[in-house]
Amino acid sequence: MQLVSIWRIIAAMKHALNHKPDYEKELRKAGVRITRPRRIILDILTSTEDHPDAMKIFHRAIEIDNSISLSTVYRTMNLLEELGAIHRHAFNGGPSRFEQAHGEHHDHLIDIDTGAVIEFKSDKIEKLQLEIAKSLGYDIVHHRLELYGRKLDRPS
Amino acid sequence: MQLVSIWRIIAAMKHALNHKPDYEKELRKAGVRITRPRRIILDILTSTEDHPDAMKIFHRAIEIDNSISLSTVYRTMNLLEELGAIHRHAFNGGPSRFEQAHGEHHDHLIDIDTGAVIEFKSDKIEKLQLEIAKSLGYDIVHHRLELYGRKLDRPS
DNA sequence: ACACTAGTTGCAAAGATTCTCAACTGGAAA
DNA sequence: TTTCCAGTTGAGAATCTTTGCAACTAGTGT
Repeated sequence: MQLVSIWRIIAAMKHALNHKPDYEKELRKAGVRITRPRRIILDILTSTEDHPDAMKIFHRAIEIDNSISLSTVYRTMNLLEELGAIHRHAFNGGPSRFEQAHGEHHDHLIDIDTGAVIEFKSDKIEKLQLEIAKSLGYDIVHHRLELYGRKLDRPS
Repeated sequence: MQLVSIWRIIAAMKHALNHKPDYEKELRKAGVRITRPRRIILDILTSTEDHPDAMKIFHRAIEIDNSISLSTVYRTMNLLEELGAIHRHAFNGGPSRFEQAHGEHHDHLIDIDTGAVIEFKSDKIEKLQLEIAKSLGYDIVHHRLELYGRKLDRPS
């Protein structure tokens, strides 16, 4: 056994002890049952850096538990989206892609040529949104702001 | 021939002379070819009050020209959405429903209890969006801002 | 009016997403 | 721990949406 693996194990334990229960507790509080498929899907979403679509999530999931079905992936994504735990990006007719909602909310700028998703955040805009909603007699539960753009300096 | 039909014809002419060419010219300016299927679909969208889905639009279209295909309806909806000429509402897993965009661009506040859609517009936000995109090196082609909220004064 | 070509169309097939339903299970209550 | 049942799941059918391709056509230029 090599030393490096010890640190790996410690990191995994930290992860298991701190991170996972965090959002599972959150979800239970919201009345969501933590089932085996859901736990696996949540882990995938938590540990990924990219914005996978349902099929990609499904493939990663069946490597952990090959009994999970694609329907369940879709159902779980819809559930988590409604709860605000993930965001859905529908790009250019292609399949929806998902991303875990970080503690901090952020908005998206989508490159319509490449599909790249850039995250950004603007307190000014958030504040304006609150003002507008209030003036319409509403309280904002969540929002979605997507800018679709094209690189300024790209070679024609 | 009855008198009433004369007024019908005049109304139709007014419509043909004023309304239709309006947005057709707009679209042509944007480099969109006005084909027979597109003209029919545009007419349907213009003259409807509800938010039909693709299948409903298709059925109305084939009553006018039964050679139109469902694919073309979908393609046209995607095209018009990209141009900002219509808005797509994906409600609760069901099929997408469409609505003609008024001349002015507007954003949406969606009541998460009733599903009601309220339109609004804020130059300040639009301006901020442009600034943000520019600072990220992008030019905005279009955007989508949706606030999901709940009435402030609703009885608990 | 005619020819030309890039953009569109219809169709059928593929791909993405939701639905139906009988079997299963998380977690509350005893 | 065991029971119990509302909520969840897997499988596949159904529905919704996009795509590939050969035929067609709007709009430009002659």
